[in-house]
Amino acid sequence: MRQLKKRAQFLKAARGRKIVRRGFVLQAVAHNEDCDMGPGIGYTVTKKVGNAPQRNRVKRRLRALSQEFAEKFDPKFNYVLIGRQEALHEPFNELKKSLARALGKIHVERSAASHAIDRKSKS
RNA sequence: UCAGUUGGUCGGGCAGUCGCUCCUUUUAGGAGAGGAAAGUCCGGACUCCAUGGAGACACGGUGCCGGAUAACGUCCGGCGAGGGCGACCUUAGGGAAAGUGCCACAGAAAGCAAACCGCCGCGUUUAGCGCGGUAAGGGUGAAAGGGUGCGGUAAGAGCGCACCGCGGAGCUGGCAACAGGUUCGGCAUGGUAAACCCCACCGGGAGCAAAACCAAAUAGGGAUGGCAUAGUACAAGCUUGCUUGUGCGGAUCGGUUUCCAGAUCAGUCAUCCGGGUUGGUUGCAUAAGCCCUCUGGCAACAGAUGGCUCAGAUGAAUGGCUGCCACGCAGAUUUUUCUGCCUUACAGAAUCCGGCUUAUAGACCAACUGACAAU
Repeated sequence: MRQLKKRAQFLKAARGRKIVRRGFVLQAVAHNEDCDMGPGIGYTVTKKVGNAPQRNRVKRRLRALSQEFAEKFDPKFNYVLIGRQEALHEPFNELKKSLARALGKIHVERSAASHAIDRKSKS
């Protein structure tokens, strides 16, 4: 898995599909980069969540969460996980269930999204 | 036992499993957030800016004395003043007879004193008025020109005396701030310097996104305008009027300026157009380092022997989950036990140190003080 590091990559992912869950927001968008490195994942935790230790904790829980679902991510896509305040105290099993459902849903809608991008590029 | 003062320490532990960053001797092993990592308020190290030394001016900071320190507005030990029964605490604490300003309201008067009421004397002759003396009393105020007492006086007053305060001189103790006697003066010097100011001391600016190097890419720019466009002597070379070198001279370089030393320069500045502003390495952790013991010092701290190596990320590692224990909180139960929650409060390194300030659930240790009880 790659980690997203450029601001442009985050801005691009924000224009893709979006699914809001209790602990986090999942964004996904197709990319034209090298697929050998696996899917790209970035994490965003804003100052709204809390002070520095709380933000660190949310980011670490999200990172551990995506580690559990490493094979469920599509190498042709870039993902961004946005942490919310509930991710601080939500039981980890609940977060796992939420991400499993969100991944299943976003993979269904993904095809439609990629069609939209195709249509855009054609026109 | 209760109440309190001061100083200090810690601020979850163990195990399993899956991961992250760095290092090494790479089937593996080791290390991996704090007392404040925070606020960015002071002081430094280091780097760059052509600056360095001396003087003057300006600006800013500090401000009892002595010491510690690389330095400090920090720390330690004293002194003075204030508070507390006490342990102890607080303290922006130089100069008000160098000068200027200010002291609202109230009050007669707020600083070369001053007479509203009152008191006393004299004159006039009668609910009083006029002239003079008087700061003891009343009243106002944050503050009324030393305080208390006795004498003195027409009434009063440092007018005189004693004590206290104040000031001068000198003595003793102390490195000093200062303290304690002695003697003289006879009250002169209201407060305010986090008002100007005076005095003493200190201070160049920007900051690791500093700065250096490597690689890639692009460029080695163009146009317009302003200001300069400089000279001179000597030497060498030849192309014989140019080039190079040296000296004198010129310009620029600190907050301003003078002097001395030094550096840079053949163009420079402004505007517009065009291009670029990416990645990596170093800086970057062996240091004003930490620990034990000893020595000197009341202490801050200094010195010595020995031992240790202790985060190094850069969309930024240092974690997720599970089990047990300890503590705390809540509920049920109400001697006990069970369940749940936080796995704890404040809070996350970003070049590195010394401080300050602010936040902090709770636990522990030591010394000391007061009260009560017992001996």
